[in-house]
This record gives sequence, C-alpha cells and structure tokens, in this order.
Amino acid sequence: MAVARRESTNKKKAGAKPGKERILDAAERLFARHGFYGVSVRDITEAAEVDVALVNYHFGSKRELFAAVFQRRAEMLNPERLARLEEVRRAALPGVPTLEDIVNSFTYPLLERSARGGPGWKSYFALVAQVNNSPEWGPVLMTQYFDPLVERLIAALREALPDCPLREIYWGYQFLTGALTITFAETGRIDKLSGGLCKSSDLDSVHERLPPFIAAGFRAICGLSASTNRLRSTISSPTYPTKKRKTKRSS
Amino acid sequence: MAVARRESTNKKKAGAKPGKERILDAAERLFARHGFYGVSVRDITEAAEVDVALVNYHFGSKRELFAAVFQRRAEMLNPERLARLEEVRRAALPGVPTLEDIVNSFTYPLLERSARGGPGWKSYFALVAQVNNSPEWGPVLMTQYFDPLVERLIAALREALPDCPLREIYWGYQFLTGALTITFAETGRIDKLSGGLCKSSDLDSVHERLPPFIAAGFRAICGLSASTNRLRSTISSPTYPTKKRKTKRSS
DNA sequence: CGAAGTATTCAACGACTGTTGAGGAATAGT
DNA sequence: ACTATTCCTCAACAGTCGTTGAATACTTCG
Repeated sequence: MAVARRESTNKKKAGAKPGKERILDAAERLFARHGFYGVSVRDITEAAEVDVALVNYHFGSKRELFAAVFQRRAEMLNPERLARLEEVRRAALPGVPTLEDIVNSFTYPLLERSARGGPGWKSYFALVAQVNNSPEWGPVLMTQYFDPLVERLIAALREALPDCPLREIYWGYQFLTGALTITFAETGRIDKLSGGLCKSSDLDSVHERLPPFIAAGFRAICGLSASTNRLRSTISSPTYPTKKRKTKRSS
Repeated sequence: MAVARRESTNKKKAGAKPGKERILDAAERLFARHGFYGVSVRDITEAAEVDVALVNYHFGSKRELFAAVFQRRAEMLNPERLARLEEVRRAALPGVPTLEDIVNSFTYPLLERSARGGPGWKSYFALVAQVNNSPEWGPVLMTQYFDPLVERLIAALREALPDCPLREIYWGYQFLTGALTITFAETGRIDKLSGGLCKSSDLDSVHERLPPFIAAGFRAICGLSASTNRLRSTISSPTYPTKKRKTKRSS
C-alpha cells in the first residue's frame, strides 16, 4: 500500500539477529495469519527489515522458506514429546499409563509452548492448525514432520486399550488432532460465542479439559465396533440407542 | 502456467448453467483446495469457462465472491439442521434427548451431504474446514453464518447436562467443531498413517463414531470443574524455560 | 595486509494480479 | 417496431508477484 522504500532496509544494527533468522520469524508470523499465498515475499522481507533477494539467497524459493518455517520448530518439539511419552510409560510400569496421561504427553508440550513459549511459538502453532486442515499442505508437511511421533502415540494407545480395534484408535487420533489444532488457531470464535466466558487464548483451560475429554471419547468408541454393525442413514428414526434420559440425576 | 487463451470462453452452449452459477461452482472447488489467496480470479473464470470480468460484474469483487460461496450452502444447511435438532428434542419429550442424539443432529446433515451430496458439497465442507481454522477468516465467516445455529445447539446441550457448568459446554463444543472440521478437510493423512485401515473419505465411519466420542467427552469434562482445581503439569518438570530475552515486538 | 568466502544490496525481468469502462448481444416489456 | 434491462466480451490499466545477475559489504582466515 504505497509504502515509501527510500531507506536502506537493514542498517546492520548492532546485536540484531542475522537476516536468515529474521526472515524465518517474520515469515512464521505472517504465514500463520494469512497462509502461504496470502503473504508475499516482500511482505516478509519488509517485516524482517531485510532485502527482498535474501529469501531466495537463503532458502532458494518461497516454498522452501515455508517448509523451513514449518520444520524449524517441529525439530525442536518432537524429541521432547517422544521423551515425555516414554517417561509416562516408564513411570507406569509394570502396568500401562492411563489414556489421560498418554494424551497429555502428546498435547502438553504443545499447549505449554503455545501458552508461554513466546509469540513465535504461538504463531507456529496457528500455522500448524492451518496446515493440518489444508488439503494442499496437510498431507505433505504434517505427514513428513509429525507422523513418526504419532506412530509412537498410536502404539502407546494400543497398549492402554488392548481390546480396542486398531481402526477405532486411528479415528480417535483424528478427532484428537482436530480438537487440538482448532485450539491452536485461536480464532476467538469461542470468545464471542460464549460471551467472554471462554477465551480461545486460555490454553490452560484446554490443558485441563482436552485429555479427559479425548480419553473418554476413546473409551466410548472402543466398544463400538465390537458389534461391527453398519449404520443406515437415519432421517427420523434415531440413530442412537433411544434410551431417553430423563433429566439426569446425580451420577 | 502458460495456458493458451485463444478461444472465446463461453459459447453460450445450449442448456449450460448461467455464468453466475458456474463461477460459484468453480470458485468453491478451487478455494476449497488452495484457499482465498491461492486462487486467482482468472483461475476461477477459466475453470468456469467464462470471461474474467464476470466475477466483478456479478459479485463486485473477489472477496465478495468468496463470501457468496460461503453463504450459498450455509443457507441451505441451517434450516434443516435447526429442524433436525428440534425434532430430536420433541421426540424425546417429556424427557430430553441423549447427548449422542443432540450431537448427531448437529453433525449428520453435514456428514451426509459431504458423503453423498455431490462434489460441490464435498468442496464446500473442505472450504469450511479451512475457514474454521483460519485466524483471518474464521471469526468473520463462521460467526456470521453458523453461530446462530450453534447457540441452539448449546441450549440443547445445557438441557441434557443440567448440572454441567456452561464453560465446559463451550469447551466441549470447541473440541467438537475441531474434530468435525478436520474430518471435512479430507487430507488423506489418516489413510497413510493407518496404512489404509482408515480412509478420510469414509464419512460413514465418522458418523458412527463422532457422536459417541464427543458425548463421552462432554460427560467427562462436565464433572471436572466441580472442584475447580488448577492442573499442574502432570509429569515431572512443569514449565518450560522460556529463555526469550527479547521482550517486545511491534505487533 | 590480502585473499576467500559469506552475507547483503540494488535494479530489473517478465508474468500475473484484481479491477474497470466501453461496448456488444440477447431478452423482455410496451 | 423500439426501448430498457440484463448478461456478457474485449482490451487495457496500474500494480504486485517471485526470482535473478551483478555488484557491494562484511567476516574469516592466512
């Protein structure tokens, strides 16, 4: 929008980060909000106060910069998440950990960093939320950087649910990752909806609720396909066991 | 990408849809895959085989076209979802419907159309998935077109969970909408992850599992904040050393 | 010092961006 | 028939897009 470009961009201020890192930081913030195509290379380099050509010098292309942004923190994240999962399993020996602990080992390192890791982490997880729900980017980036860890999570869930068909565990993981990523998006929608009662930035509340919510969900669907019955499309006839609950009593 | 533009675009083939509708259909498909900025007006008009100028003639601008795409099916959807919710409530009288039935009345019209409503509906829900997880678009479009219905859903959930704090219901809804939208994205990630055991296009499986999963989650978190206790990190070292010395960044 | 290597700047390229105004064609109303 | 209205085409606009080659600055090492 008619921005004067007169001055040189980066006057090599003492103590400033090198250009490569500044680009990554600026790109992370902008991509998280507007997506890959919603940000131009010049948007990024102006925010980073570096020259346009530096993107191609350091990263080769805009696409490779996007991948580099995605990769940077994923690599910081996964070793700790793996260690945390193993620690939970070890602490439960000779038994197996609870579903809540397993889910928590998966979500806690993310929620904690998004809440208190600084603005870079917050942007990063918002970016992950968009990528995870994108048919264009999700299959490429999520699979590449996160699926090895997810396979370990699945294995731990199988231990904790030995009688649960594997299919149900994968579906449960899908619901988990969906609930988690919309949390990271922090769109503020729940704020408006609840009239301020809930805040999408309140990740501590999510930390409290998500593991028990998901664990209970897993337990509910595990017994489901024991009977492997197929649903028919249900217009008026209720799909679910029609045990009408009269106003629920204390339970 | 070097597309020849030689021929006139729409030779007024007999029986063809009018240009306005063809634009909506093409835009729906392309926006769903690449997002708002990932699609140019010319991409759309070439796919629709109409002239470029028609977008601005019919919709005013690219942004308004995007909103029109989003609005079109939302308006077809919401009356039926509302009716279905009321029907479930009425059928349960003098009691209240089960959580499963309430959730199902919310998700079924969407899953059913995405599964068997044709490619337009499938694209539409993939678009909704991206919008719902976008900090830029989510608060605007989702709130505008879907929140009135969501408020009715919340009211029904309150009836079914009279002892549940309202906060928990809103959090549960957030998890529900996250799990639902990642289903619509159909990224194929679960296909790879499960080695073909689950398919993200298999919305019947989601229809079977999502309502009991979410209902169980609601029940699990409703009792949670009765004690309103604050969680500490459940395992070992609690918080992370945020060594960010940087303090401020122009937002 | 000078040489080597890395990091950054500058100016420019061709292609593509959303949008517009003038005008043509088809259709409906009278 | 004529007119008014709606739908559509064509050509062009002023920018912005990602990327690049050559030249310059800075850092490292001898």
